[in-house]
Amino acid sequence: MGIETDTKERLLACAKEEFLANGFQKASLRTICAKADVTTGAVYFLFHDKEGLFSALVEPAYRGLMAALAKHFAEDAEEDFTTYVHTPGDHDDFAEMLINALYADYDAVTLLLTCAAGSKYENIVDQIIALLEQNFGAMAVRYAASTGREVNPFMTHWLSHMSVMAYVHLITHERDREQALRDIKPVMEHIIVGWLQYAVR
Amino acid sequence: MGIETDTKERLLACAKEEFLANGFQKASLRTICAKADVTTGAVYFLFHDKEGLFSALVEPAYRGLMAALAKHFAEDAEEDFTTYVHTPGDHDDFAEMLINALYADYDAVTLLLTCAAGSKYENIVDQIIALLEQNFGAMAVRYAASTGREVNPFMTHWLSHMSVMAYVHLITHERDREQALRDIKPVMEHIIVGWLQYAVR
Amino acid sequence: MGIETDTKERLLACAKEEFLANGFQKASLRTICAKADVTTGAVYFLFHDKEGLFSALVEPAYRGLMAALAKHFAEDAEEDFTTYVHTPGDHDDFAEMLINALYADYDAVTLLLTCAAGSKYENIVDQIIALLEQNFGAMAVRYAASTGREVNPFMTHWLSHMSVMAYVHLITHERDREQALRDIKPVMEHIIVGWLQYAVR
Amino acid sequence: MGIETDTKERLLACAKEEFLANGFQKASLRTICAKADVTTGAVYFLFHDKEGLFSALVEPAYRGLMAALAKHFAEDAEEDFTTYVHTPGDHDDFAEMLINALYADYDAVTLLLTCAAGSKYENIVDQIIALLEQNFGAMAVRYAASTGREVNPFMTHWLSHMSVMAYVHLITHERDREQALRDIKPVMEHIIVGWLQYAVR
DNA sequence: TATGAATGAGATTTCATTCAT
DNA sequence: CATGAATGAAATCTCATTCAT
Repeated sequence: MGIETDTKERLLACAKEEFLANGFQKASLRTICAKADVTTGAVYFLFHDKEGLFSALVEPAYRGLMAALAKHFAEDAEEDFTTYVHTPGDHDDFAEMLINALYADYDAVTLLLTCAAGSKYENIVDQIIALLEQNFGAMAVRYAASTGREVNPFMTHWLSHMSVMAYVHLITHERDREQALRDIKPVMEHIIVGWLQYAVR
Repeated sequence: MGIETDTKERLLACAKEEFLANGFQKASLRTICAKADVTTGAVYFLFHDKEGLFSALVEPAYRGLMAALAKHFAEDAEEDFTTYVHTPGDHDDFAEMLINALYADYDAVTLLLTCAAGSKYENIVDQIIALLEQNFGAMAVRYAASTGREVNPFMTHWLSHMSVMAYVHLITHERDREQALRDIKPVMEHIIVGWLQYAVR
Repeated sequence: MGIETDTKERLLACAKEEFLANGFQKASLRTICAKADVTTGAVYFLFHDKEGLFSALVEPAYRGLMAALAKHFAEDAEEDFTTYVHTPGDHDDFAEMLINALYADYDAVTLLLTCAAGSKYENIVDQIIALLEQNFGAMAVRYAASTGREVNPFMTHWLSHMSVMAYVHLITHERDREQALRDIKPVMEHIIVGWLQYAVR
Repeated sequence: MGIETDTKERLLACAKEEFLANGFQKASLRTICAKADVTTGAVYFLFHDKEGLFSALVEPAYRGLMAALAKHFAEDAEEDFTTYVHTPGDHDDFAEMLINALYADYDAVTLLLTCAAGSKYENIVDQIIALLEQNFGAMAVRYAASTGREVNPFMTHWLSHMSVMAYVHLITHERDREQALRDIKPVMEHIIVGWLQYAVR
């Protein structure tokens, strides 16, 4: 650490600013480097390329988020739906876990979820939606089977989409973690009602 | 009709393809013109500039959509909420009106709602959300007042957002108008329940 | 005369405006034609090309000016310098003749003298300077011979230059013909003194 | 110095040639770069843009010239005109100072005074004329007052114009500094006579 | 560790001009 | 008499990337 660390961190700070302002694609490397008082070559030495610079900012958040989701779904898979009865607040722990994962590094998650177009992360929201659809969809199938009804695939997709967008919307509109936690609860409640009411028919 | 018309239509067809594939910003005029077997100068003669070319594809859809929304809200403003009781399907006409506006020119609406970044239409989704929030928000205030409760502003924004995204999602995922109409109904039902249940507290 | 004349005259009027504002080179044919509500093709039909359009505006003024100068110098050639004594005002007729030629069509002369860069008239000022230098130079030689002195070629060139620039300056700074006539007299007086005093040494 | 320096200097040399031949506006970056065997990008790295390239050629000359003028007028401001009597050669030092400033970098001054149209320097001649008019005009007012006469504003402007054009003409027509110095003296003499004789009436 | 120099491909846009009709 | 359509060449500039040092 020392002079070199400075360069790297200055570069990361300026890159964060620029990517947040303009998105990955439109952001200009020269602008970032000019702000950081560094030549563009430095980016290629330190981060290999533009995408590497972006990755350095978002990869940890990406892994953290994916790990949190994977862990959650691993636990959820064991749940027995034949006897499930929804009570308000029974998903608060899921919400809290996600809020924690999202707000652990607010800027990084914002970059990841809203500024990644043009980078290799550009499909991350869709990926997460697909992940939810897969897991919640499986639950819905079991739930439907247990109640003698059938799944509505469009609603399954839509509710997965909504679940993810709820958090994207939160990150975009509420900077405070505690307030975010309060805001998300009725949204989750609403979505769960949707699953019970409309995902099966 | 004839040779000249061909050029304009070939250009529009190739532009549509390119804009759908890459979005307004990333789309290349060169590529469009090469595909249409025309020089870039032709675009400037026929459409003034890149944005004019995009406009030629989406402006009618834009106007149609805005007009439909304006008309709807003008009618809605007269509704009396003190006595409102929701019954399933009582918003089907709103849904149908919107689906009609959206599916009247499927490609144009897709361009408008999902490929406009970088053009003057880039904020259209946010604009529509704001329009809904303004109108539904006012209704929520009246509804809240009539039931002695207060509005939850985050939910107001979120439900407006969701209402719009429901249609964006539909356009993105369901090409068939009739199926779209069937798909959207439970979604709207769910969102209305959200308004009644969670927008006030 | 009728519809067609209109087109031509509208075109000439708009061209004059545009050439005066931006000069021949920078002026844009499309802008001119757009203002005249005419297609660019019309220019090529009516005036052959951009330069033809400019010529239509300035050629008469060009001929008038050149003719006036030629006539003057033809008369001057016969003057006897061995006995010449300058008296104030003895060149007023020359000045008046030139002012008349210049202010006969103010706009056209302005175009010709200050907006012709890039056109075939772009050297007109230098040409006139050369013409003066040739004629006044010859006079200076005779005058020098009659007084036993020799010509200063730099001053000969410079005074020719100044003589021409006096009128260019006038056209650029004084719109009113009568005022121009009053303004130019001391200038001419001064320049003649220059010829007598400094063109020979 | 070495390979890298070459590029910059080659670029400057070719740019000078091209700007002298065609003027700033009409000069083509492509052509300059092609002659210098360099890509256009190099210009943007080394000089930021076309104007930066031009500036690199003329800015020092511009500063030198302006500084010389400013210095001269600062000194002149203290002169007492009530007792001024003109003697031949009493402005030789002013002429010499200007010639020195102009011929210090002949090409750069030529570019600045005759090829700057379209660049940020395009009004430099008019600026200098205005500067002279301001300073000489003030002197003329004082001189007129001391002799009970009044100023002729057209002549004030014209003589300022002539003073500047004398040097522009010199730069354009006489490459040799020493010869220029000899040439300018009678011109200055003549102009001073003009000030004394015609600027007041 | 990082710079400084430069590339090469590409972007959008503007221009005077042509020509069949 | 003039249009409408289109060309082709050129303009300035931006970009991510490379690489010797």
